Amino acid sequence: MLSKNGEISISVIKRIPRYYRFLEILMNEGVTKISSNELAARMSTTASQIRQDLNCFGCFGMQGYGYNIKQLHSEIGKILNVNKISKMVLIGAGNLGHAIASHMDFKSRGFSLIGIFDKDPDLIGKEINGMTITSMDELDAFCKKNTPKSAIICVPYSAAPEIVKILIENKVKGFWNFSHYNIMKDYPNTVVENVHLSDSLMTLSYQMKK
Amino acid sequence: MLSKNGEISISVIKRIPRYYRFLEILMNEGVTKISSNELAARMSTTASQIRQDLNCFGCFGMQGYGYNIKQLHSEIGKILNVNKISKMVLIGAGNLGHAIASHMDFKSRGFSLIGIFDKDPDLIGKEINGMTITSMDELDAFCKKNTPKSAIICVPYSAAPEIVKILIENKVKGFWNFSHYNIMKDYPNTVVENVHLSDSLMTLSYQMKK
DNA sequence: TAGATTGTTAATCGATTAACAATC
DNA sequence: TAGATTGTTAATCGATTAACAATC
Repeated sequence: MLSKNGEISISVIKRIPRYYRFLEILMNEGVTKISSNELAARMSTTASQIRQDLNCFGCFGMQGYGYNIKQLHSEIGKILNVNKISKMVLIGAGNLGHAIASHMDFKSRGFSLIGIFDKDPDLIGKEINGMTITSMDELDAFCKKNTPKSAIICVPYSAAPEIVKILIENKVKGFWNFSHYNIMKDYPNTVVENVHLSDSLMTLSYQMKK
Repeated sequence: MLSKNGEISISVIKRIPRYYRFLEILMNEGVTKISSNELAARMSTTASQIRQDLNCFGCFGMQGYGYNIKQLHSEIGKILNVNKISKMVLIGAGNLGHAIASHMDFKSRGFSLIGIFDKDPDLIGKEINGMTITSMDELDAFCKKNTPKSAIICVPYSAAPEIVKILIENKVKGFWNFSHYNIMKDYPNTVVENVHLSDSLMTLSYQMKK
């Protein structure tokens, strides 16, 4: 649903990648078409919501037929901008940073990891997936030379504000934030996608009470 | 806000751990009291929402004064059930599973990690934080003996359904699911907390288009 | 007491669901 | 053409925001 300023609501945006993911699975299974009803059943959602969500961006289906999976997948890919690869750096190569650098398929999600930084002398110089961990001291110079557009923040709360400041000064526009630092408060015009694993775990704890 | 069946809405529940987290930071800073207005500014939310959310669970503030941070933190801890430690197993000790096992403070979030499983012979027998990785073949027997109540699913999509089946048969009630397998579809009465990092990354990609 | 801030009700706003006409 | 299923409008539902009386 479109809000009054013409923007797509955040509720819709958060669901779009999920459609993309389920369409990938269907493609792998060799399925070629699907109705909103079938897809809804697969995804544990409603046909109404799927059609509403998709129609925020255009008409991708065919009456009486349903949706062509390959085509819909491609259209959603365009919406999510995964074709335009943008440069990204990872700050913090501890356990979590390491896992994200080696586990994530950045290219298929619209990003290219061009640098990994840490301040720990034991980590500097080591490699993750063929990429060498660089000293945090070189971050500023690296950004000036290579102009990354976004950054993954995998450092502790205490270290985050200073690093984000450097990145902002170097025109980094987006943050994938795993730290507890509330970037949005200090930089309200920046794009921030927060991942708070401990919040998620506590939500599970709450839901298991019954 | 309470829904008609008397349950707290999921929107509220997802925000509660965030309050807990910000209160921890305030405690560390040595702050002892805060008003809903000040807390809202810190958290980039509204005072109204904070008061509404908290009042789903009880009256934790004092008119004319605000909230005692230590006390509110403790009350929210009770709501989130972090005092009742419940047994948990981790399935999949690859990059992501490894990072979660070593990075997460389970105890302070209401869980105790009692076993780590993988099918990779290269990993079996190795240690993560003093805990030995066990063969997947022993999962069923381990569950029968140790009765974990929840599981972290860090295996690929293809491996997930079979593992979840074994866990469900062993009365595992909650899943912290990092895989792309839609557990809820097959087991609607189970508690599932999904973490889809690739969805999150694509949301960032979308938001950076402008 | 006066000032401040909560707890809670009422008003607004937005998101989801249902229904149906359009059309392949 | 008849059947199926979309795109889209209308109705419902729920969540957020605003306002204010209660009270510390």
